[in-house]
Amino acid sequence: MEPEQKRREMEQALRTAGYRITAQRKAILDYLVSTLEHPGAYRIFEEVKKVQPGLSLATVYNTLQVLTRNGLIKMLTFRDDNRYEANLSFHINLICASCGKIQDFEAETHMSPEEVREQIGFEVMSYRMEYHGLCSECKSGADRKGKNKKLSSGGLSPRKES
Amino acid sequence: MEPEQKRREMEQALRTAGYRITAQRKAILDYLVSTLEHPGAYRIFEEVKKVQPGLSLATVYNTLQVLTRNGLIKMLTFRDDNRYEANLSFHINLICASCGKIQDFEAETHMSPEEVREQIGFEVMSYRMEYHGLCSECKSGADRKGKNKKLSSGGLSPRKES
DNA sequence: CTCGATGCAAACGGTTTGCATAATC
DNA sequence: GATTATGCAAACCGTTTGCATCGAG
Repeated sequence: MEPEQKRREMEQALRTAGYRITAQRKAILDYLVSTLEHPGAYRIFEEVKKVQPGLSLATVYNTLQVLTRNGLIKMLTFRDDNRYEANLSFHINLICASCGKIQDFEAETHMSPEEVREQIGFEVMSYRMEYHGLCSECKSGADRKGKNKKLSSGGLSPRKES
Repeated sequence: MEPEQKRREMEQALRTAGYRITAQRKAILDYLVSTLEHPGAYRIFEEVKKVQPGLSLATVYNTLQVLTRNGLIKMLTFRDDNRYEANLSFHINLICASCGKIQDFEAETHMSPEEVREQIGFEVMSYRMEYHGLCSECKSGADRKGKNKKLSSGGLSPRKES
């Protein structure tokens, strides 16, 4: 789906849910649907500020909360900061413990939400699927240096954006 | 594996890595390998304090950090507090958005770490697999009341332990 | 015109840190 | 005996909140 269209759908969903469409929210949506970056709140703040100079961090948090609570985006919690993604199609996030980059990876899985419900009565409404490790760039970098750098936090959170 | 044996293996791993085995750490390990609860730091503090009255929260955090960084336990980050689990075998966590309970669910998946590496060069070292939704108890409870309670955070974090 | 959203700054709370003391190896 | 771990309290920092003002509907 084109970003443009997706943003309009999200706006419509917000309107329908009784929220107002402000310039700030438009701009935040614009950025979220156009990036593959899985940005954190502060990164979103920085980027959207380029378009909406008056923007405050509180507004970013407010909007992210609204979007998350209404299922329009997904929040990925980490030790250092949380990341957000607008890609709601089923995929696995590949999270590099070295550079913090997150890439999406479409994949099948045997245990679909339907199967889980049928087998044990757990009603799946959302999911989180991640592999933590080294992206191909960081892997070859580590190989070249011949280092065995210890991964922070057992690879459970991406490195803090600097 | 029996908890007793598992605890000793973890102790050995710590010793080998150059860490000292204190009464506090022993007690924390004891608790972690014996529970299915996926407790948060504070819960661990409360529980282990029953056995080690002098225990401080800082020690709990210190130990959890050591264990996590050495891959002996897994940290699951959430908005409100983080949870820890000693079960490192491949499984999916079923997280109830209503009561916050987390249960393990062994499941197959098509995309094994090996396949990920082969297909796109991402070197998997760890993973996180979750389904968020309603456990069977909460589901039937909601049905009985006929309510349509809105899920906080889009079901992305378990409810805070109260 | 009304009520929700924004921006600012202060408050919050889980986690980390500094340091003197205690305990492991 | 040397060095790491503990406990206490203060610091940290991402996120939330209170409130006066602004602006969408």
